Amino acid sequence: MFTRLRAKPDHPVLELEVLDRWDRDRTFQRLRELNRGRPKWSFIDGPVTANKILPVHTAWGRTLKDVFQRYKAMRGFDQRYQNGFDCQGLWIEVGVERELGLNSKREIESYGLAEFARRCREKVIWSAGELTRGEKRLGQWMDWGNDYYTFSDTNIEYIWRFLKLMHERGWLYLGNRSTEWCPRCGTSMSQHELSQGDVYREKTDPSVYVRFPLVERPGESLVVWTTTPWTLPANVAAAVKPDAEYILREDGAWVARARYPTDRATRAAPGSELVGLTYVGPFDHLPAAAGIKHRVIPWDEVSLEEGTGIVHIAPGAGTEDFELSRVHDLPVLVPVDEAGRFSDDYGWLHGLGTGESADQIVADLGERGRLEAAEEIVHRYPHCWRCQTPLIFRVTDDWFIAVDELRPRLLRASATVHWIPEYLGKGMEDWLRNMGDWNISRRRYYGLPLPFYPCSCGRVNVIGSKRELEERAISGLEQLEELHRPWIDDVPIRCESCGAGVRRIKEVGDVWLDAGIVPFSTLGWENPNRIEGGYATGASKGLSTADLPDHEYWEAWFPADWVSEMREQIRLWFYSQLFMSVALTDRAPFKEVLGYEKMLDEHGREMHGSWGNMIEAEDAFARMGADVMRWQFCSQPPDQDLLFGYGPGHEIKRRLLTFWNSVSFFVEYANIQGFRPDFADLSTSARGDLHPLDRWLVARTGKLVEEATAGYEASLTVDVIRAFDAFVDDVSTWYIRRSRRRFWGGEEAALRTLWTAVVAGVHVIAPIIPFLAESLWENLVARPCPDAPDSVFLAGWPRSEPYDSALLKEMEVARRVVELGRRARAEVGIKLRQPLRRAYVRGADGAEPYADEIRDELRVKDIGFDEGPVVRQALMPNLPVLGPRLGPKVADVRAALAAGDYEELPGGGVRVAGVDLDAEDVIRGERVAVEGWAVAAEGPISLALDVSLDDDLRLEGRALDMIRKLNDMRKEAGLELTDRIRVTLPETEADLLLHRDWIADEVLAVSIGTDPAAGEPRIAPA
RNA sequence: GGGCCUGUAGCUCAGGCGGUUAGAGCGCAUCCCUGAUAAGGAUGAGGUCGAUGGUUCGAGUCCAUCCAGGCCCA
Repeated sequence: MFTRLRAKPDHPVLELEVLDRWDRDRTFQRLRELNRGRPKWSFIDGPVTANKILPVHTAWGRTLKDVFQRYKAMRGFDQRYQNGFDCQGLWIEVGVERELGLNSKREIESYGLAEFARRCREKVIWSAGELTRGEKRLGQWMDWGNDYYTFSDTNIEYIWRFLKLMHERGWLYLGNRSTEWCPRCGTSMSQHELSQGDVYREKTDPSVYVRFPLVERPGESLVVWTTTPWTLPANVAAAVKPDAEYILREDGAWVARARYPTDRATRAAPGSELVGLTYVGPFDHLPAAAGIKHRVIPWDEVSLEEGTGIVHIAPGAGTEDFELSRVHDLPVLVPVDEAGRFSDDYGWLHGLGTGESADQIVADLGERGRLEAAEEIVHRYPHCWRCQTPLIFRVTDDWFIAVDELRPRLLRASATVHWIPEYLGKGMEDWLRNMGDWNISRRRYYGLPLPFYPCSCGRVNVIGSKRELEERAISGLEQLEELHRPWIDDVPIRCESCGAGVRRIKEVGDVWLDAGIVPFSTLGWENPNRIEGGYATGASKGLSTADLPDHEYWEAWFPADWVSEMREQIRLWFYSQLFMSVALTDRAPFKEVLGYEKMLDEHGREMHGSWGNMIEAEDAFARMGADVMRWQFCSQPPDQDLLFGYGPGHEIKRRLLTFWNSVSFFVEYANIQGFRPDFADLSTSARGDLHPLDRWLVARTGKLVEEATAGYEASLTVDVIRAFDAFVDDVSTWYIRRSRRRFWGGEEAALRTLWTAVVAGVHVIAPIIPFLAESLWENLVARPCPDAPDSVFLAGWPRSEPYDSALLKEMEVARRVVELGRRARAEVGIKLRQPLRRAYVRGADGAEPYADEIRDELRVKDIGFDEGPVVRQALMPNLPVLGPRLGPKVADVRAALAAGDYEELPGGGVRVAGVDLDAEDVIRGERVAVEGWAVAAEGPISLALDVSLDDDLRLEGRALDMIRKLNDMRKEAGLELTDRIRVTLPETEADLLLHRDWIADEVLAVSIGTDPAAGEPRIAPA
């Protein structure tokens, strides 16, 4: 017996049951054991930042990873299933800082770095637990507990080794450049951070015009424009556009003509004439600027769209300014410290912030007669994504890895990767060609400690491992609980050149080093021996039991066959992995990449907590269920944004319900009949005496398996979903609809065929909706078949067998005929319950074997193929043949054929528009049409329906009406499908007794009688 | 400014290699079915395929330019 299905699946309840069963039956462990030692499929999980609970957009990525791991496991591949967490960096610090109510680096430092680090670790542990809980609920199968944590000493050591190698190759250097800087956070912003949506927002700033008096030309001055007065004390130069025209106004001010076209000029000169002049700086009296020689420099990029056409240059406070300082060898004044406050060589400005200094600077310039004008401006300006503080530009010392030598090799490696969608490869190529040296240092606390120990002797010591640190340490090892600040900062080492004691730089590393090293650190690259628990080191002690494998293992699992992350990882994880991998091995770390776009809400808007349209994974699990979420993720073409929400979820539920109902239908009749499935039927070709519809379903199922398999192989779940959807539609609206009667009769072949079909459906969709699939597998296969695997995931993958595609095509035509018949009936308004005498069909090639189906479906007594009067012969040119042959003449031929202006030739050809055509040059669209009949036609197929009624037909129609009415009454009376009844008809319906047996059969009546007293039909249990 | 992607029905999207009347789901309208029934199904309305030009016998499809939106880089 199969378990009867409830009216609708309750996804959350069903899913929790399946999770329990997987747990109890150790299904995943057994799957891994089954595949152990078989061919490998290597997947590497990109670490999820452990600072949050599971968000739905992360659930998208986790789903795709799970789907393909499940699919590959069903195909028998051995896999690693290692999950990873990203545990360091600003993202982690942000949350902790907020929770602790800290608001600056100074506050963090006074809070205490050791305690801060412990809090960060706690945050990671909390988040790792939450994420794992959510991902398990999502159905993800991972080797939970053997996770990698990027803050483990092991991971850190691998990065150290990498950095040491970079140093040995001479690619590591301490450089400086100007970056966007948050004075509150005290660190620079990466390009990635700046590209977030709400970074640029409106801000009101001073708009100041300042005079720079020219030394060589008394009475004349340059006028520059700025919205950041705080940068003026750092001014060293003024830039003009050499080929632009400048004018000297009557008031002695030089400006660009284009900016002041109507001003009266006493002189005009090209910008090039001004180049080389020197001027008095705005704050030469302050110590910092003393002795600076201010020059006019040429710059083609000077804008004539705003300002004065003369640009104030402060290389310590602007990116382009800084670049210019390199070209023109200008001094670099960095006016403010990490917190954005003026340093002490700026005199009275000392200690002032960039914002609060503005008014005083403007006032001071005014008093000294240097101010041309001071206004206000509202413009878009970058702000810190986390604290909304306006960003400033600041030149800082940062550590870089030079990329130029590596660039061609990176491009070569990227070209070996199969990128899905293809444009990801272009994106990577574009990025690789344009990116600058990798800035790897961050002035923060809870991150990878950069192992750089620059000595005053000039030697930069780079430590490559914890052991090396221990060997060279002078002191402090006893307090080194893990490789993090503050502990690591208290381990000075001896310089390898001069023997002096040196301390580590304070900076930590870019988080993308942490993630990029993963293909090496987790697979044991160059690790001589396996180390038990080797990943449970440092901060991850006690969190993971993962071993550190040996080099042989790395050889076996590197590179990854497949990785998948969202598209922005091109510049992040895909990049850092590629970079490190090419640097270490000259190979790409992955063979195939599946990327995907953004998640938006169901109306296409960004999801924001404050907009109320954010969906929490937890809510989604409870309200729509994990299967529905997974389906939604998987039905998305990866090159388009995903519009996620409960609305689409509802639609998916209804589609799943169609499949559910099909299974339910099967279960009802299988139980009535006592049908016992044979597991062997799933792997052998169909047996027994098959009805044409059964043979069709067998072929249709073969097509499903082929299409779904192709979808998975192409990493395109959307293709799998489309194939499954179409299959479900065919099974439900054609096979079951057409075969109902055979199920009522308990036909074994029908039950068996439908069983194999729905089981195949369950089988191929299992990776996408594992819960529903597993639950149905248990009901349909595992319980009734003693020799079957107890989980669909232990059942391997269905074989793709050749199927009868000609049969599928024929049935397609038959269904088109039915469609035409329905259209014809609808047009004349004769309902399907009224039987009709006859139909003629023409042009339905291959449909004749299915005449019975068509007749039943259209409720006609008789059907004739290629019979009946032909009203006209519409001839169409066979364009693919005639086009190339006739050229422009084809238009004439087409018109003449359409007009019926042609002459038949012997042999089936025609003469038209002066050309003789062979039979195969034209397509004959013959149409049947009989006077007084209903007709419908589409393409080459046409149908005519005899709509005349006689008494016999009318009586049959009434009998059908009665059958329907009686069955309605059965339903209302709450009878089971097998209950028998007695029927009493009113005397007025006595003529229906002519069809007594038929009606009795249809309504399961043991007797049908009439009663003069009955005004309405009555039924009673037999 | 450069690069990538997208533009097809009210909405979300399909439309190998150019080929005759451009499809699906949802929504809408009308209806059918009533032994999957708090389900199921059919029919219909709705589209100058972003615009223009070109190649071609023939363009949603190929090419060029432009417009709009998104993303990335500068």
